[in-house]
This record gives sequence, C-alpha cells and structure tokens, in this order.
Amino acid sequence: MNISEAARHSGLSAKTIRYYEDIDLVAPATRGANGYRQYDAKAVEELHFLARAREVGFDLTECRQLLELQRDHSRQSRHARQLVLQKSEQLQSRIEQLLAMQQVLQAMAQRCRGDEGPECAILEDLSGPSEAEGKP
Amino acid sequence: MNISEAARHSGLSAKTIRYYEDIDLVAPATRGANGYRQYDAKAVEELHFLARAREVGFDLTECRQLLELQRDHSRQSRHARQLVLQKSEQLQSRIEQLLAMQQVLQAMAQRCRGDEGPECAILEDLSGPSEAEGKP
DNA sequence: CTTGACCTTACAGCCACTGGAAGGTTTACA
DNA sequence: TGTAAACCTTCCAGTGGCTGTAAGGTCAAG
Repeated sequence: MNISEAARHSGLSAKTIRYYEDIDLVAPATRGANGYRQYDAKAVEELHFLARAREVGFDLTECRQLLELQRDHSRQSRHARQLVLQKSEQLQSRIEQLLAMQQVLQAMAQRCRGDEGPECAILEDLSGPSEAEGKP
Repeated sequence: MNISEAARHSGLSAKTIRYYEDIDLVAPATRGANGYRQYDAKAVEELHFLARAREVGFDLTECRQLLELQRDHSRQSRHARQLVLQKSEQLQSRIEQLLAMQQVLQAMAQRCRGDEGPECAILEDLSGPSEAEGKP
C-alpha cells in the first residue's frame, strides 16, 4: 500500500505521515524497489491510532506516550487513564476560557447599536479600563 | 515612559510591543536621545486596546481592523459589531468542538479500569474503528 | 567604579503541520 | 511508442504569535 492509500485509511494526510516519520513518531516505512514507502495493515493501524489521538486533543508528545503504552504489553491502564483525565481537564480549562471570552464579546455586541454611526460601545469597551478594575 | 513601563500599563510584554511595531501593527515609537523607545499615554492606550482585543480572541489581522475602526472618526459601529459577532460564532464552534472532544475522553476514561493491568479500554478505543463507523 | 537593571538589534525556536519546487515513476490510453 | 496524468521522492520555506537567547549599549544607585 502506497502512502496516499495509507493516508486515506488512516485519516492523516500523506504529508503528515511523512512528517511523523521524520520526527520519529512512527518507525520509517519499508520501501519498495522504486523507493516508495509501503504500508501494511499494522502500520496503517498505528497511523489511525495517531489520527484518533490527535482528534481528541493530544499533542504529539502525548501521542508518543500513548503509542508507547499501546506497544507495551506490560503497561498499566492507569497510565493511559491519567493521560486522558489530564487532557480532559486541560480541555475543560480551555473551554471555560473560551466561554468567558465569548461572554465578553456578547456583552459588547449587546451594548453596541451596530448602525451607520461612529458611536460604538465595543470600541469604547476595548479602549476603556479593564473590567477587572472595579469601582470601589 | 520606557518600554517596560508601557508593558506594565498595557498588559503586553515588552517583546510583544516590539513585535507589534515590527509588523506595523502600531506606529514606530518615538525614540529618546539614547535610542530607547518612548511611550506617551496615547500610545499606551493603543497597546492596551490591542491587549484587550487579543484577550477576547481576535487575531492580529482582526486587531488591525479594530484599530483602524477605532482611529476612523467616520466609522460605522456595525462594522465593529460584525467583527464581534463573527468572532463569537468562531468561539462557539471551537467550544463545541472542544466539548465533543472532551466527551469522547470522558467516555473513554469511564470505560477504562485504570488499574495496574494492561487491559485498557482507552487504548482499545484509539486502536479500534471510528465511532463514526456504526454497526447497522 | 562597579553592579544590576534597563535598553537595543538580530536571529533561532516553538507547534504541527502545509505549500511548493524540482525531479523520478507508474499507469492508462491513443 | 508516446505522452499525459497521477503518483511518488526530497528539501526548503512559511504559517501565528510570540518567546528565548546572545551580544552589546545605557543608566541609576551606592
């Protein structure tokens, strides 16, 4: 199987697969007589594994750890679980941060007339003092 | 006012202020006899404006547009409002994406025993078929 | 007069790719 | 057999928004 078919099956792009090989995230693919990379089912599975790990938010360092766990027959499932829970907490923080940002945006939009005139609560809000600076 | 004081007042780092000048996001600061950048209240306000815009999620291209609007006395507030609403929608999409990722992680963690043994629902989930591939 | 805290520029690195150039190979079809 | 399209290869550069570091100049306090 050539790289583009492996890409289709794994959910990664051919570029990304080469990149993962480059940074030693996956072992170098075997090569055909023409120098083309060749992938068997096992290699594609590993690529698919990486695609799914990336999809749920793991960075490449974490993907490396997950891959190590997957390869390790004497692993302890608590290690995988810890990575997952830690990532979930990270996502939680990020979500809360984005929600807070969105609330500020919504509040701004509500106070702005949004018409043809120059008066603009949004630009005033951005220019003005921080909302952290409360009046005592 | 030197750059580090401007940094303290604006909420940006000195590095970031130099960078913003570098990419022409803000006008070059005036220089003292020693070559040091000098900032007056107006310049600091603009930097503060940028810090706040970044905080609520605008990228530098959008910051540029917001800054243009702020400078433009014949602006129309609907333009600012549109930028804000658009950004809010982008944040909404991103939040939903992160929530979906987090749900997958939570489901994985729940199915995993997380003990000393090698059996691991998480690694199985990552190895197995996509959840998009349902059984008919 | 030294110490330490500033300031300057310039360049490298981060993350996780993506795009493009320049060239080799394979496949389908006339 | 020719050729065009669709593959494949490597290598280098660019993305965004900074941050780190090096090598040097300046300034205020003691």
